[in-house]
Amino acid sequence: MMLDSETKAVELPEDHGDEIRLWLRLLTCTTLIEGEVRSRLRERFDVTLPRFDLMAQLDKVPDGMTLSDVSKRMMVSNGNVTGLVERLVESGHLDRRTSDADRRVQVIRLTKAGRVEFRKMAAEHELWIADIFGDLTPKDVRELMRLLAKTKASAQKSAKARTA
Amino acid sequence: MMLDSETKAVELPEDHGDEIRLWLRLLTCTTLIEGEVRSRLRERFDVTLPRFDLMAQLDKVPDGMTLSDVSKRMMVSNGNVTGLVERLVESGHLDRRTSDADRRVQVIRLTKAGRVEFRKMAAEHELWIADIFGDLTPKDVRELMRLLAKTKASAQKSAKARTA
DNA sequence: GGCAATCATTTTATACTTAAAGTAATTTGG
DNA sequence: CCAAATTACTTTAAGTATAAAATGATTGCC
Repeated sequence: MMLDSETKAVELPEDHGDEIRLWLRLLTCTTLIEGEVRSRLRERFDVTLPRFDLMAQLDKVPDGMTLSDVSKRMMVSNGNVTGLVERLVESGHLDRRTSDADRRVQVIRLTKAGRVEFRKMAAEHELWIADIFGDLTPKDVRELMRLLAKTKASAQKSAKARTA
Repeated sequence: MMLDSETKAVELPEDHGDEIRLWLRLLTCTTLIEGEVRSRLRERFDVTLPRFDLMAQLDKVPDGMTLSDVSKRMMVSNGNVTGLVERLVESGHLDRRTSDADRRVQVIRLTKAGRVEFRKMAAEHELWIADIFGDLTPKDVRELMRLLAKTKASAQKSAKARTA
């Protein structure tokens, strides 16, 4: 007959409490660490996290990237990047020029001064992160990396299914 | 002589690449999921994530909480809560009254309508989260919970050490 | 060649967020 | 009891963030 198992799916909602708790814990961890990094950046270098993040993207490449690239990598909106870049050009950290090949495109790079300053911040930042994760064993770190990779893939799949 | 091991700590910086990569992955996962939840909340209920989160805090208690309580639980600033509550009272989701015992204190609660609406949103939200984490096995979930608890403790210890 | 579609970026409107300073109420130590 | 410290909240200024519409440039296709 299969009546029970057939009706179960529609009539008895499953309990997803574990997943909800997992999500909240993930969010708590990130918020906690992000807040800590934000405080230290402000305290030590008087810089905001978004600016640091943007400079970090640019430090990875020697010849600069387009605003769209930055936007995708940082997973933020285009308009957001426009404003951030504006202020960083203003303060002399970034250099921006229109592409020769395509005049819609703006290529931004770290200025020499910007790169020097970023490197200084990044070196300390690395120590902070090491300290924040200091109680995890190398095995913990590996295991977390693996599980978060799986989580990321699962979330991307779910997002893709919705958009499709 | 111990010269090598003595100088090592100061002269040779350790490599913390693994921790940095772990942090970036953690951040990516959270941003991805947060963005997905944000999109769905807007699409489906035309509500923002902060509003949903605030209502979620209030749904847990029958008799309301103070703004400070909410601020602590949500890990956001006081001023932030002030503005959020203002808009939610405006829209009829929240009820706010000054405490009899202490006139500095504002107690906020979900209105009946607010609670009904929140419960509806929460029910769908639970399904979204379940779907987003859908590819994780129960064992994965348990293991992640354990490792994130350890991460949280480590981060809190580090933050406390800085502030102290 | 020219027009439609696409693409990169900017603009706009609104909302969220923080840090820091300010206001008002309560508690505490003398 | 009263001044000082603390507490709860609000306000302010600056910055961050999104979605959606607008602008300007390029590409594809007939």
